[in-house]
Amino acid sequence: MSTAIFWFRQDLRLQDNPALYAACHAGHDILPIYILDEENCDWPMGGASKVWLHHSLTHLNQKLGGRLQCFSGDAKAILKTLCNTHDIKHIYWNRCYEPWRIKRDSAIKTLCTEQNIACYSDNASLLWEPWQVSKQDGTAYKVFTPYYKKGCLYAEAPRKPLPAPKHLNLADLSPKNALTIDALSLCPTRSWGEEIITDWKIGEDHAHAKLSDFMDGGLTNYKDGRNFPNKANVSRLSPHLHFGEISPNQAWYAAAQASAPEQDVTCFKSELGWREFSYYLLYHFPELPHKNFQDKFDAFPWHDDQEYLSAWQKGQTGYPIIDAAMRELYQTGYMHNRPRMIVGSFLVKNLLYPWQAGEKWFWDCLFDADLASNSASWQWVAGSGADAAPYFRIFNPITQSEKFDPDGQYIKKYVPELKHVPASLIHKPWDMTISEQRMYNAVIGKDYPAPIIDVKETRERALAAYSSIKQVQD
DNA sequence: TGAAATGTTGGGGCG
DNA sequence: ACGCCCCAACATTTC
Repeated sequence: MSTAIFWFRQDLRLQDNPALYAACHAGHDILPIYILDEENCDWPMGGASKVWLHHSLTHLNQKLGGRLQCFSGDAKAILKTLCNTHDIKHIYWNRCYEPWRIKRDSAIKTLCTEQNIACYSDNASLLWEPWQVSKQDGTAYKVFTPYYKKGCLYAEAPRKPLPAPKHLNLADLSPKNALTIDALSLCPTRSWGEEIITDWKIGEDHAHAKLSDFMDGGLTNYKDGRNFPNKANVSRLSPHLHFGEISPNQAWYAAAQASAPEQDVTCFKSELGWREFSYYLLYHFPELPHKNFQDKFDAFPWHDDQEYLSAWQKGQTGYPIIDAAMRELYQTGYMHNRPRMIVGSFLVKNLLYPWQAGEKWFWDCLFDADLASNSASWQWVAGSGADAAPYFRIFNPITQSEKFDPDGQYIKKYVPELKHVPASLIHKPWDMTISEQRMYNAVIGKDYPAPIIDVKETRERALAAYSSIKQVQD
């Protein structure tokens, strides 16, 4: 029986894993490996992502009977050594789409071809491959709706989920330089790493439990309820999807078969569509993570003065909805989508920071930090992206708070200083009289910060900044 | 997947 | 009864 390497990457699961399925089906004994490759990587994983990865690998390793072999370093060198030492002629993996990984993986394929090693790659992460969707003229879509409706929905239906391989025969090999998961040093000694995971159950089995709970509950009324950060109408699957503990195909078909109203199902599927669109944009515009998609934004007068950045990061801006959201992010490794848009607008438009500053902070703090989604979404918020929110669409954090957290429950959950403040006053606590502030144990400037900026003034400043670039040719 | 400014309409108070 | 004003409530436009 020949041995094949199965290289786990962003597909930390056994079910619906096409390359793993193919390897087993071909009759190979499998040597399952994971490589932490920070040598080829120009976007090293953030702190939260590493913590998640640690636990996800642990879960996967348990499912593999403790036989997962971990390595750290240059993937090309590690694979070469493994193949040479153990006389392995087959490597299987599922594709990744980050520019650095595409570059690295194609170099590995070239090397393998030279060495007479067969490489098999498949698609485990996307419903539609980015190169299979294009306009009539062959160029890439830049607008979501036609991309999704004409490009995706008219194309072949996504692959139906595969079962786990029937026979997973693990090779009886113990490579010399293999490391334990602990030795990858993914978990900081800081207590932060311990605390942020308390809300989460990590790994393939828990991802499925969450999907199934969502299908039975939150999907009904998803279309409207998903806007309310204190409602259970979002799936919170994003970190599981990012690490491939569950596939978009599994989510897609689960929704399609769910008994929820059609508009909710359609809306959920289109959110998976936005994820696809982000990957599509990153594939066709590999500079998306650092360069304005719209060139005219290169001349935008950002204020990169660091003055307010740390107040935003720590949730000390004096705007309760912003502070609740930023603290949710830091404390739980996650932020609901609605407040992501609100805090994004606040950073980029009210504070005039370049979107890259927000991208970087989210990258470090989010469990679901994903190069494609994070870059595409920050550019969307900033107005510089593909099919972006127009720059002049500036969120008012007070209005948004009143609309989407009317009873202030989300605010109170993460901003305990305001827990005694009644809902009618919680969205703009600085309007409380001194006696109200004392009565509710929330003295502004003492118990809770005064607003660091005025939204009306900064809105006008942002519009003026925008008008300075709108004449510039694209 | 906004918000604010501006425009329009229609009911009620009032002389 | 009528015109006038006020001003919600809604619609449209602008950024």
